[in-house]
Amino acid sequence: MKATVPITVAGLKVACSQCNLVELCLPFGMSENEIDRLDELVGARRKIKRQQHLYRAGDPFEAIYAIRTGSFKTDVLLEDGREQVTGFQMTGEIIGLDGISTEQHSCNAVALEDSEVCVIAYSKLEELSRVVEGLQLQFHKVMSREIVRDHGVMTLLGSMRAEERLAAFLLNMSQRFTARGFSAAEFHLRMTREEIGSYLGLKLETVSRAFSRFQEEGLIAVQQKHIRIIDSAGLKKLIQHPHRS
Amino acid sequence: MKATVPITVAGLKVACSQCNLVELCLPFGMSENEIDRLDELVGARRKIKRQQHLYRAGDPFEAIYAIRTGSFKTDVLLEDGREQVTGFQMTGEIIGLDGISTEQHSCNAVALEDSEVCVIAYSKLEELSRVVEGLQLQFHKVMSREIVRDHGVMTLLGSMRAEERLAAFLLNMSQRFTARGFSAAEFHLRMTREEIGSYLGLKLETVSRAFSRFQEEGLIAVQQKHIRIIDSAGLKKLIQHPHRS
DNA sequence: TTTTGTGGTTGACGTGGATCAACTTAGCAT
DNA sequence: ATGCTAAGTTGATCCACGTCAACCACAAAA
Repeated sequence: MKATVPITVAGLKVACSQCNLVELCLPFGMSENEIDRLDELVGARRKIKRQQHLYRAGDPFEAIYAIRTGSFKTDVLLEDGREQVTGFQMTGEIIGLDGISTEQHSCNAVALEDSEVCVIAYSKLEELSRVVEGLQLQFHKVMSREIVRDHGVMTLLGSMRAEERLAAFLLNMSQRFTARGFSAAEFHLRMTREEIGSYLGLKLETVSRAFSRFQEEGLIAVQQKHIRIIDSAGLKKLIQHPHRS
Repeated sequence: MKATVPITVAGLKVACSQCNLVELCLPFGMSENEIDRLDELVGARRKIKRQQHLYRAGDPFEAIYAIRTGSFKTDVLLEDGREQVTGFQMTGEIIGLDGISTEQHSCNAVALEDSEVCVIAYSKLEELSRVVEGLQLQFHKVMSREIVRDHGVMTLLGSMRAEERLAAFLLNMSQRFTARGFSAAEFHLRMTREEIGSYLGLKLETVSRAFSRFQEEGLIAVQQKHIRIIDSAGLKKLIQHPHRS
């Protein structure tokens, strides 16, 4: 423990206009003018340690969250104990939208690593988006994007085979890392094989085998959670051509 | 062709306040006062014949639609021709939300029977929901509900076996028919086995066999598209207990 | 250093659902 | 009625993925 005065959350000026995630996050597409007005929207930041919940299914819904650092998974669990991961979220992405409909969260959000989120009180968001047109539009787009993303996952789960699913997953991760200024070809997965499997509707063994197979075929190099994509065109081809043994 | 003056869409007073679907549709939860103000929102109605498209993937996004009569399916098709049904929509449900994110529709909406929709121009919706608070909230809830529904489908596709999926599907249909004042136990499906299969991530043969099996077990009575649910508790049990052969 | 635990890999085997194919039924036009 | 077509059923076979089980790798604790 140091004896210096800690930097408190309250002491920090939290401002979207200062944040380097603007072009990924809620303010994307808004004018500078409009973004300045957002600064009253983000009340506080909240730190979540690895494996801790940001919220749980059943929690009353009060806010949505913009991820500032780190990453999360969301999952729902069925009565019988089966768990299904419904998504992985990275910096700049908005999490918690599921809670609006019933005013209770319908899934769990768990940090995959030590993370920090901006807390956006829903009541304030409603209020402000009545006045700031750009905010209204962007918020609607964020929700709509989530719907489109979910349809993509449904397609994946409903009509792709194991290796296609994993290839799609890897390309998606790569693309999202790129958007964040990281390498498209080399990255570190924050989730376990089991979590990937749950997301893709597969067992961890199947995920592991598919990774190994991709490696044998020279498409990627895997070492535990570290992935290097060698032949992204090859991965893309896998998705388009339904299975060529 | 009759020689009488046709009843034009323009001639009909289109009003949410008059509509018997209020408690299922966008106005749900809004005050009478607020609902009256919606009447300017619904510009026109549009009739769609069975098998015709309400919109197609790629169409510019201009409006969302509230289903007045009939029903629809939405689907996306992959490059290689595979098709995935992402949802079935009934009266009172809102369709077209996927278009907001990119200002282009990302899926196709096809009428399963002769149907009619209320056209809600998105620009007007934005405008009005800035002034009518209840509308803003309801619209957000509709979008959020769609996200939660999609998570449900992901769970179904990711972690349920064929018979569980079909049982869940039947119970969901039953529940939605009930909400519309129809029998919970007896209804007519508007979609083919292939469409059900596509939605559930199964082949039509598997759907057909599962129907037959449910019938043998005395859970339902099937005759083509006509379904009678005999033992809905039995169906529920099927979902909760992961497979007991 | 050894120990312990969690996550990952790999192999052998079984099975649920896909595939292929034949047949039936219902609806519709003639 | 009769023929035609799209939708549905059912059977036989196959295979992708799940299951079960052994083993390995790495990280944190002792």
